[in-house]
Amino acid sequence: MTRIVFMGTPDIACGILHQLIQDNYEIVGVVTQPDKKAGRKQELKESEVKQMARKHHIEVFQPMHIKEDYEQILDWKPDLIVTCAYGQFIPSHILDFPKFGSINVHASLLPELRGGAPIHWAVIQGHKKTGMTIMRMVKQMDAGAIMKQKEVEIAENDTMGDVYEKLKRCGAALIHESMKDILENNIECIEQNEAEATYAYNITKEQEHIDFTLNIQQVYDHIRGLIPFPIGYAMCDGKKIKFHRARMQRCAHSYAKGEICGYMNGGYAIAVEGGYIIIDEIQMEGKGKVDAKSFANGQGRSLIGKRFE
RNA sequence: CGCGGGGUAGAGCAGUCUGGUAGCUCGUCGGGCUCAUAACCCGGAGGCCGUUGGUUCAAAUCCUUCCCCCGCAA
Repeated sequence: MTRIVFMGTPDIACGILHQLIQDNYEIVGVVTQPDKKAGRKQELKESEVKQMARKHHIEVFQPMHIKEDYEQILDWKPDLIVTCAYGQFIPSHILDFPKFGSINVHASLLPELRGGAPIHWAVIQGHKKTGMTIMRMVKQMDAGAIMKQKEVEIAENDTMGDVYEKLKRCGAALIHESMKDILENNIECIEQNEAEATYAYNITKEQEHIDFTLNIQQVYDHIRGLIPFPIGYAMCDGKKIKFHRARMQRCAHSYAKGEICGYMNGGYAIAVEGGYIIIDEIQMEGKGKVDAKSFANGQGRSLIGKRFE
Protein backbone atom coordinates (compact mmCIF):
# COMPACT_ATOMS: atom_id res chain seq x y z
CA MET A 1 0.00 0.00 0.00
CA THR A 2 1.11 3.53 -0.65
CA ARG A 3 2.68 5.10 2.39
CA ILE A 4 1.50 8.68 2.84
CA VAL A 5 2.86 11.36 5.15
CA PHE A 6 0.51 14.27 5.78
CA MET A 7 1.80 17.70 6.74
CA GLY A 8 -0.57 20.42 7.90
CA THR A 9 -1.61 22.52 10.88
CA PRO A 10 -4.89 24.45 10.97
CA ASP A 11 -8.48 23.30 10.67
CA ILE A 12 -8.68 23.55 6.89
CA ALA A 13 -5.96 20.92 6.61
CA CYS A 14 -8.16 18.62 8.67
CA GLY A 15 -10.62 18.53 5.79
CA ILE A 16 -7.96 16.98 3.60
CA LEU A 17 -6.57 14.65 6.26
CA HIS A 18 -10.03 13.49 7.19
CA GLN A 19 -10.85 12.66 3.58
CA LEU A 20 -7.65 10.64 3.16
CA ILE A 21 -8.48 8.69 6.30
CA GLN A 22 -12.05 8.14 5.10
CA ASP A 23 -10.75 6.83 1.80
CA ASN A 24 -8.58 4.32 3.66
CA TYR A 25 -5.21 5.54 2.51
CA GLU A 26 -2.33 4.53 4.74
CA ILE A 27 -1.24 7.62 6.68
CA VAL A 28 2.06 6.54 8.21
CA GLY A 29 2.70 9.84 9.94
CA VAL A 30 1.51 13.40 10.41
CA VAL A 31 3.78 16.43 10.65
CA THR A 32 2.38 19.55 12.29
CA GLN A 33 3.57 22.71 14.04
CA PRO A 34 4.68 22.42 17.68
CA ASP A 35 2.08 23.07 20.39
CA LYS A 36 1.81 26.79 20.93
CA LYS A 37 0.92 28.92 23.89
CA ALA A 38 -2.42 30.54 23.34
CA GLY A 39 -4.84 32.80 25.16
CA ARG A 40 -4.45 34.97 28.24
CA LYS A 41 -3.41 32.03 30.37
CA GLN A 42 -0.74 30.98 27.90
CA GLU A 43 -1.96 27.41 27.90
CA LEU A 44 -0.41 25.05 25.38
CA LYS A 45 -2.68 24.35 22.48
CA GLU A 46 -2.39 21.46 20.05
CA SER A 47 -2.98 22.14 16.37
CA GLU A 48 -6.28 20.96 14.91
CA VAL A 49 -4.40 18.51 12.71
CA LYS A 50 -2.61 17.04 15.71
CA GLN A 51 -5.89 16.51 17.52
CA MET A 52 -7.34 14.71 14.54
CA ALA A 53 -4.24 12.58 14.07
CA ARG A 54 -4.30 11.50 17.69
CA LYS A 55 -7.97 10.63 17.46
CA HIS A 56 -7.09 8.22 14.65
CA HIS A 57 -3.97 6.94 16.42
CA ILE A 58 -1.58 8.25 13.79
CA GLU A 59 2.00 9.08 14.80
CA VAL A 60 2.66 12.81 15.09
CA PHE A 61 5.95 14.66 14.52
CA GLN A 62 6.33 18.32 15.53
CA PRO A 63 9.74 19.70 14.61
CA MET A 64 10.50 23.23 15.73
CA HIS A 65 12.63 23.76 12.64
CA ILE A 66 11.98 21.23 9.93
CA LYS A 67 15.00 22.53 8.03
CA GLU A 68 17.29 20.84 10.56
CA ASP A 69 15.02 18.27 12.12
CA TYR A 70 13.49 15.97 9.53
CA GLU A 71 14.96 12.47 9.96
CA GLN A 72 11.67 11.17 11.31
CA ILE A 73 9.95 11.95 8.02
CA LEU A 74 12.48 9.99 5.98
CA ASP A 75 12.25 7.12 8.47
CA TRP A 76 8.55 6.86 7.67
CA LYS A 77 9.61 6.07 4.08
CA PRO A 78 6.74 7.91 2.44
CA ASP A 79 5.71 7.15 -1.15
CA LEU A 80 3.80 10.44 -1.24
CA ILE A 81 3.76 13.57 0.89
CA VAL A 82 0.53 15.55 1.03
CA THR A 83 0.72 19.01 2.56
CA CYS A 84 -1.91 21.62 3.32
CA ALA A 85 -1.16 24.80 5.24
CA TYR A 86 1.73 23.29 7.19
CA GLY A 87 3.31 26.58 8.12
CA GLN A 88 7.01 26.01 7.51
CA PHE A 89 9.14 26.01 4.41
CA ILE A 90 9.95 22.41 3.58
CA PRO A 91 13.47 21.59 2.25
CA SER A 92 13.55 20.07 -1.20
CA HIS A 93 15.43 16.92 -0.15
CA ILE A 94 12.29 16.01 1.78
CA LEU A 95 9.95 16.97 -1.05
CA ASP A 96 11.93 14.89 -3.55
CA PHE A 97 12.19 11.78 -1.38
CA PRO A 98 8.82 10.04 -2.06
CA LYS A 99 8.51 8.16 -5.34
CA PHE A 100 5.25 9.94 -6.14
CA GLY A 101 6.72 13.23 -5.00
CA SER A 102 5.05 15.84 -2.82
CA ILE A 103 1.83 17.66 -3.44
CA ASN A 104 0.22 20.65 -1.80
CA VAL A 105 -3.42 21.59 -1.46
CA HIS A 106 -3.93 25.35 -1.53
CA ALA A 107 -7.10 27.38 -1.00
CA SER A 108 -7.09 29.53 -4.10
CA LEU A 109 -7.20 29.32 -7.87
CA LEU A 110 -3.46 29.49 -8.41
CA PRO A 111 -1.55 31.39 -9.65
CA GLU A 112 -3.83 33.86 -7.89
CA LEU A 113 -3.46 34.42 -4.15
CA ARG A 114 -0.35 32.52 -3.26
CA GLY A 115 0.48 32.57 0.45
CA GLY A 116 -0.96 32.15 3.90
CA ALA A 117 -4.32 33.95 3.80
CA PRO A 118 -5.86 33.28 0.38
CA ILE A 119 -9.45 33.02 1.63
CA HIS A 120 -9.39 36.30 3.52
CA TRP A 121 -7.94 38.18 0.59
CA ALA A 122 -10.33 36.65 -1.94
CA VAL A 123 -13.23 38.12 0.04
CA ILE A 124 -11.53 41.41 0.91
CA GLN A 125 -10.66 41.99 -2.72
CA GLY A 126 -14.25 41.33 -3.73
CA HIS A 127 -13.60 38.23 -5.86
CA LYS A 128 -16.71 36.46 -7.19
CA LYS A 129 -15.10 33.03 -7.13
CA THR A 130 -12.15 31.18 -5.68
CA GLY A 131 -11.27 27.53 -5.30
CA MET A 132 -8.88 24.78 -4.29
CA THR A 133 -5.77 23.76 -6.16
CA ILE A 134 -3.65 20.63 -5.94
CA MET A 135 -0.13 21.16 -7.21
CA ARG A 136 3.32 19.70 -7.18
CA MET A 137 5.58 21.24 -4.57
CA VAL A 138 8.63 23.19 -5.60
CA LYS A 139 11.09 25.36 -3.70
CA GLN A 140 9.13 28.54 -4.26
CA MET A 141 5.96 29.05 -2.23
CA ASP A 142 2.77 27.85 -3.95
CA ALA A 143 4.48 28.01 -7.32
CA GLY A 144 4.48 24.35 -8.42
CA ALA A 145 2.77 22.94 -11.49
CA ILE A 146 -1.02 22.69 -11.17
CA MET A 147 -2.48 19.19 -11.13
CA LYS A 148 -6.15 19.74 -10.33
CA GLN A 149 -8.33 22.72 -9.62
CA LYS A 150 -11.93 23.16 -8.49
CA GLU A 151 -13.88 26.40 -8.22
CA VAL A 152 -16.40 27.66 -5.68
CA GLU A 153 -18.59 30.76 -5.87
CA ILE A 154 -18.23 33.63 -3.44
CA ALA A 155 -21.71 35.02 -2.82
CA GLU A 156 -22.25 38.75 -2.38
CA ASN A 157 -22.79 38.45 1.36
CA ASP A 158 -20.43 35.59 2.15
CA THR A 159 -18.09 36.12 5.05
CA MET A 160 -14.63 34.63 5.09
CA GLY A 161 -16.08 31.90 7.29
CA ASP A 162 -18.78 31.05 4.75
CA VAL A 163 -16.23 30.77 1.94
CA TYR A 164 -13.96 28.78 4.22
CA GLU A 165 -16.66 26.17 4.79
CA LYS A 166 -17.28 25.86 1.06
CA LEU A 167 -13.57 25.48 0.37
CA LYS A 168 -13.14 22.88 3.08
CA ARG A 169 -15.79 20.71 1.45
CA CYS A 170 -14.39 21.51 -1.98
CA GLY A 171 -10.89 20.51 -0.92
CA ALA A 172 -12.09 17.22 0.51
CA ALA A 173 -13.97 16.45 -2.71
CA LEU A 174 -10.98 17.44 -4.82
CA ILE A 175 -8.51 15.22 -2.99
CA HIS A 176 -11.04 12.39 -3.08
CA GLU A 177 -11.38 12.64 -6.86
CA SER A 178 -7.70 13.14 -7.56
CA MET A 179 -5.79 10.62 -5.45
CA LYS A 180 -6.23 7.72 -7.82
CA ASP A 181 -4.87 9.68 -10.78
CA ILE A 182 -2.02 11.05 -8.69
CA LEU A 183 -0.92 7.58 -7.62
CA GLU A 184 -1.13 6.37 -11.22
CA ASN A 185 0.83 9.35 -12.49
CA ASN A 186 -2.13 9.97 -14.69
CA ILE A 187 -2.23 13.75 -14.47
CA GLU A 188 -1.08 16.40 -16.87
CA CYS A 189 0.60 19.09 -14.81
CA ILE A 190 0.32 22.64 -16.03
CA GLU A 191 3.02 25.11 -15.08
CA GLN A 192 1.78 28.32 -13.50
CA ASN A 193 1.99 31.55 -15.44
CA GLU A 194 4.31 33.61 -13.24
CA ALA A 195 3.07 36.83 -14.81
CA GLU A 196 -0.41 36.19 -13.42
CA ALA A 197 0.72 35.36 -9.89
CA THR A 198 -0.74 37.43 -7.05
CA TYR A 199 -0.03 37.12 -3.36
CA ALA A 200 -2.16 36.80 -0.24
CA TYR A 201 0.14 37.04 2.73
CA ASN A 202 -1.04 36.63 6.29
CA ILE A 203 -3.20 39.49 7.56
CA THR A 204 -1.23 41.99 9.63
CA LYS A 205 -2.61 44.10 12.49
CA GLU A 206 -2.56 47.11 10.22
CA GLN A 207 -4.64 45.25 7.65
CA GLU A 208 -7.33 44.47 10.23
CA HIS A 209 -8.05 48.18 10.48
CA ILE A 210 -11.21 49.22 8.61
CA ASP A 211 -10.83 52.41 6.61
CA PHE A 212 -14.21 54.13 6.39
CA THR A 213 -13.00 56.61 3.80
CA LEU A 214 -13.19 53.88 1.19
CA ASN A 215 -16.43 53.30 -0.71
CA ILE A 216 -19.26 51.20 0.67
CA GLN A 217 -18.40 48.05 -1.28
CA GLN A 218 -14.74 48.16 -0.30
CA VAL A 219 -15.54 48.69 3.37
CA TYR A 220 -18.12 45.91 3.35
CA ASP A 221 -15.78 43.47 1.61
CA HIS A 222 -13.06 44.30 4.11
CA ILE A 223 -15.31 43.72 7.13
CA ARG A 224 -16.82 40.43 5.87
CA GLY A 225 -13.39 39.23 4.77
CA LEU A 226 -12.27 39.34 8.41
CA ILE A 227 -15.29 37.46 9.84
CA PRO A 228 -15.21 35.32 11.96
CA PHE A 229 -11.48 35.80 12.37
CA PRO A 230 -9.51 37.95 13.04
CA ILE A 231 -12.33 40.62 12.98
CA GLY A 232 -11.85 44.12 11.62
CA TYR A 233 -11.72 47.15 13.88
CA ALA A 234 -11.62 50.93 13.88
CA MET A 235 -10.81 53.50 16.54
CA CYS A 236 -13.19 56.01 18.11
CA ASP A 237 -12.52 58.08 21.23
CA GLY A 238 -9.24 56.24 21.66
CA LYS A 239 -11.07 52.92 21.96
CA LYS A 240 -10.77 49.95 19.66
CA ILE A 241 -14.12 48.80 18.32
CA LYS A 242 -14.56 45.52 16.44
CA PHE A 243 -17.18 44.69 13.82
CA HIS A 244 -18.51 41.15 14.09
CA ARG A 245 -21.43 41.35 11.67
CA ALA A 246 -22.44 43.97 9.14
CA ARG A 247 -24.45 44.72 6.02
CA MET A 248 -24.71 47.45 3.42
CA GLN A 249 -27.40 49.99 2.78
CA ARG A 250 -26.79 51.95 -0.38
CA CYS A 251 -28.34 55.41 -0.39
CA ALA A 252 -27.56 59.10 -0.49
CA HIS A 253 -26.84 60.99 2.72
CA SER A 254 -25.02 64.08 3.92
CA TYR A 255 -22.90 62.61 6.72
CA ALA A 256 -19.14 62.69 6.70
CA LYS A 257 -17.26 59.50 5.85
CA GLY A 258 -16.88 57.38 8.97
CA GLU A 259 -19.43 59.36 10.97
CA ILE A 260 -21.49 57.38 13.46
CA CYS A 261 -25.18 57.92 12.81
CA GLY A 262 -26.62 55.74 15.56
CA TYR A 263 -29.34 53.10 15.61
CA MET A 264 -30.97 52.76 12.21
CA ASN A 265 -32.81 49.93 10.43
CA GLY A 266 -32.11 47.47 13.20
CA GLY A 267 -28.40 48.15 13.32
CA TYR A 268 -25.75 50.68 14.23
CA ALA A 269 -25.16 52.83 11.18
CA ILE A 270 -21.85 54.26 10.00
CA ALA A 271 -21.79 56.61 7.03
CA VAL A 272 -19.49 55.84 4.12
CA GLU A 273 -19.26 56.90 0.50
CA GLY A 274 -22.32 55.44 -1.23
CA GLY A 275 -24.47 54.73 1.81
CA TYR A 276 -24.35 53.22 5.28
CA ILE A 277 -22.54 50.28 6.74
CA ILE A 278 -25.03 48.82 9.19
CA ILE A 279 -23.33 46.97 12.04
CA ASP A 280 -25.39 44.18 13.63
CA GLU A 281 -22.86 42.89 16.13
CA ILE A 282 -20.16 45.01 17.64
CA GLN A 283 -17.61 44.92 20.43
CA MET A 284 -15.85 47.66 22.33
CA GLU A 285 -12.39 47.13 23.75
CA GLY A 286 -12.64 45.55 27.20
CA LYS A 287 -16.28 44.58 26.65
CA GLY A 288 -18.11 41.61 25.24
CA LYS A 289 -19.63 41.19 21.80
CA VAL A 290 -23.15 42.69 21.78
CA ASP A 291 -25.98 43.18 19.29
CA ALA A 292 -26.46 46.61 17.75
CA LYS A 293 -29.49 47.52 19.83
CA SER A 294 -27.74 46.82 23.12
CA PHE A 295 -24.74 48.76 21.94
CA ALA A 296 -26.92 51.71 21.00
CA ASN A 297 -28.59 51.61 24.44
CA GLY A 298 -25.33 51.67 26.32
CA GLN A 299 -21.78 52.29 25.17
CA GLY A 300 -22.80 53.43 21.70
CA ARG A 301 -24.95 56.31 22.83
CA SER A 302 -22.11 58.69 23.53
CA LEU A 303 -20.43 57.91 20.21
CA ILE A 304 -23.16 59.29 17.96
CA GLY A 305 -21.88 62.13 15.85
CA LYS A 306 -18.27 61.09 16.30
CA ARG A 307 -16.19 59.47 13.59
CA PHE A 308 -14.28 56.25 13.24
CA GLU A 309 -10.61 56.56 12.49
C1' C B 1 3.20 36.50 38.86
C1' G B 2 3.36 39.83 30.96
C1' C B 3 0.07 44.84 30.50
C1' G B 4 -4.91 46.75 30.87
C1' G B 5 -10.64 47.17 31.15
C1' G B 6 -14.88 45.03 33.51
C1' G B 7 -18.83 42.06 36.76
C1' U B 8 -25.15 47.18 39.24
C1' A B 9 -33.27 44.79 37.21
C1' G B 10 -34.35 40.37 31.32
C1' A B 11 -30.33 43.45 27.85
C1' G B 12 -26.67 47.44 27.42
C1' C B 13 -24.65 51.19 30.62
C1' A B 14 -24.10 55.54 34.53
C1' G B 15 -23.12 56.02 39.67
C1' U B 16 -17.38 54.39 42.77
C1' C B 17 -12.39 59.37 42.95
C1' U B 18 -15.39 63.13 47.10
C1' G B 19 -19.33 56.65 51.71
C1' G B 20 -25.62 58.88 53.28
C1' U B 21 -33.27 56.87 49.81
C1' A B 22 -30.70 52.39 43.31
C1' G B 23 -30.33 55.94 38.23
C1' C B 24 -30.42 56.07 32.39
C1' U B 25 -31.71 53.85 27.54
C1' C B 26 -34.20 49.46 25.96
C1' G B 27 -37.29 45.27 26.87
C1' U B 28 -41.57 43.51 29.67
C1' C B 29 -46.73 44.17 31.91
C1' G B 30 -51.16 47.51 32.32
C1' G B 31 -53.64 51.96 30.52
C1' G B 32 -54.12 56.18 26.99
C1' C B 33 -53.53 58.71 22.14
C1' U B 34 -53.15 58.01 16.66
C1' C B 35 -55.54 56.28 9.90
C1' A B 36 -50.81 54.55 11.28
C1' U B 37 -45.59 53.32 13.85
C1' A B 38 -38.78 50.70 16.05
C1' A B 39 -43.88 56.83 17.25
C1' C B 40 -45.70 59.50 21.66
C1' C B 41 -47.97 60.07 26.83
C1' C B 42 -49.19 57.85 31.83
C1' G B 43 -48.48 53.96 35.33
C1' G B 44 -46.42 49.11 37.32
C1' A B 45 -43.34 44.89 38.14
C1' G B 46 -38.48 43.45 38.32
C1' G B 47 -31.81 44.49 42.20
C1' C B 48 -28.20 40.04 48.44
C1' C B 49 -24.68 46.37 43.12
C1' G B 50 -19.91 38.82 41.23
C1' U B 51 -17.90 36.35 45.97
C1' U B 52 -15.18 36.37 51.11
C1' G B 53 -13.75 39.01 55.35
C1' G B 54 -12.78 43.91 57.36
C1' U B 55 -13.25 49.54 58.45
C1' U B 56 -17.66 52.67 59.72
C1' C B 57 -23.37 55.13 63.00
C1' A B 58 -23.70 53.99 57.72
C1' A B 59 -20.49 50.54 52.01
C1' A B 60 -22.37 49.63 44.95
C1' U B 61 -18.71 53.31 46.74
C1' C B 62 -12.80 52.52 51.08
C1' C B 63 -9.25 48.03 52.35
C1' U B 64 -9.12 42.50 51.69
C1' U B 65 -10.05 36.85 49.66
C1' C B 66 -11.51 34.13 45.71
C1' C B 67 -14.31 33.32 41.08
C1' C B 68 -15.72 34.75 36.14
C1' C B 69 -15.73 37.83 31.35
C1' C B 70 -13.07 40.89 27.83
C1' G B 71 -9.03 44.00 25.08
C1' C B 72 -3.61 44.01 24.16
C1' A B 73 0.82 41.36 23.88
C1' A B 74 2.54 36.37 22.52
